[in-house]
Amino acid sequence: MPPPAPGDHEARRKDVSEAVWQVLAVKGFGGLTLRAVAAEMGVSTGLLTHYFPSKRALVTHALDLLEQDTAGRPRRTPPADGLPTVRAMLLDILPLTPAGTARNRIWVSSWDLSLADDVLSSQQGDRYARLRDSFHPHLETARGLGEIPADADLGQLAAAAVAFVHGLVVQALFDPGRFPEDVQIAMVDDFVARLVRSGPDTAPR
Amino acid sequence: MPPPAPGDHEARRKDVSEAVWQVLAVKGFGGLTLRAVAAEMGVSTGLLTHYFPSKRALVTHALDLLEQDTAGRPRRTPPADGLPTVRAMLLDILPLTPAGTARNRIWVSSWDLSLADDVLSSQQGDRYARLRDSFHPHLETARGLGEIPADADLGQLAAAAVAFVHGLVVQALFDPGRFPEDVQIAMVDDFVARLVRSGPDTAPR
DNA sequence: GTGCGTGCGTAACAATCGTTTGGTACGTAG
DNA sequence: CTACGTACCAAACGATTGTTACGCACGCAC
Repeated sequence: MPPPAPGDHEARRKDVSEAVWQVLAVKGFGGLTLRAVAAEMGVSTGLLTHYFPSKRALVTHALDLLEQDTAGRPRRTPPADGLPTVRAMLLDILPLTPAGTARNRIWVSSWDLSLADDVLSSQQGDRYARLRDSFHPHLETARGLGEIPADADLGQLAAAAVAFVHGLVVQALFDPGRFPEDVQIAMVDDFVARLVRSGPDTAPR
Repeated sequence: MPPPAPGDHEARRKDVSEAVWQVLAVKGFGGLTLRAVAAEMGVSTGLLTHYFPSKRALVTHALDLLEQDTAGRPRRTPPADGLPTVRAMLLDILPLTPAGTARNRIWVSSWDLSLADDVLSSQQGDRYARLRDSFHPHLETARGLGEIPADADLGQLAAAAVAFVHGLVVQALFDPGRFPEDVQIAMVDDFVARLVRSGPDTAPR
């Protein structure tokens, strides 16, 4: 049933997607063309159309693989449960390595396309929901350990943590000189430290 | 020296830029074409080229006017100096109105273009620097009032505040249902409340 | 051997892009 | 009146886009 030499059909699709990443990281979505991807691979556009029925399918698959790649990226081992794990998860998101920078650039660039497309927009919303949810159990552990107040809204805290890191990511991408590794880490440490004390009850006004 | 009927030359340029905003807010930069802008205004593309030498000039001017519009937008009156003013400034950034949502959508969308263009990238970096600096005097006042610790790093605090709001903006744009007005305000209040106590000295590990 | 399907390059397709050109209408200057 | 600059449209330009069609090489089936 499997044809003569399908061999590494899916492997080639991944190769193509990696070329798409390369183009996106440098030129953004505005400069993403089939010919640019083909040139990046040193092949013809015919190869691309052989593995993907349309440009949209090519982009979708590249973003799907990027999400998969993001999920499977090497991560630092959390030194302890609770807030230290939250800290490690936040640091793993930041653009502290070339690979991390490229990943974040592509994600930020994709927001233009996602905001204009209803399907991609809801997919991005779901991605954010999953990202927030991934913090939830560790915040719960932190609450159990007494690291954060018992009456803390963990869902809101997760959203705040995600907001803080991604806002930091954007600033760091646009001004790498002002946000070197140690500054980014110090800001995360400061943010995590502020989770320790005070809850929503002490809001001003 | 002023030609016969220059009349409202600059006013027309603003009209064109507003049409650009409208297209950007709906279709993003990927859907921004001269014909789409002309159709939005109900005119021909010849009008656009009459007022702008190139598409890039058109986009640049629209973004410049957007920055000007952002700076001059109606803002809530801060109830008191120090942290309440910081809180008010953060709330004024959030997408809590249709106009605010459109503004933020365009800014987020523009990041794709900005990341791929060195000139636009540094301009965006400067914009962020000015935004951070605008928080600085009020944080200083807050420090003088004893609302935040005397040893706090105000520059880092401003960067953290900007990171938090813009990360919240992005999440709210992609999932407006999960981030209604009261949730966004509650998150800002919670963030500001955490500025009150504890400094970088209490960072874990 | 003959078939047939996969893998991929070459070349062309129609569509759409930003830009340029030619022209008309209207006002003011002289 | 003529002359001229502004404002604008309609149409077309060449370049580039995503997509399609055609062709050749290779490998297995029979």
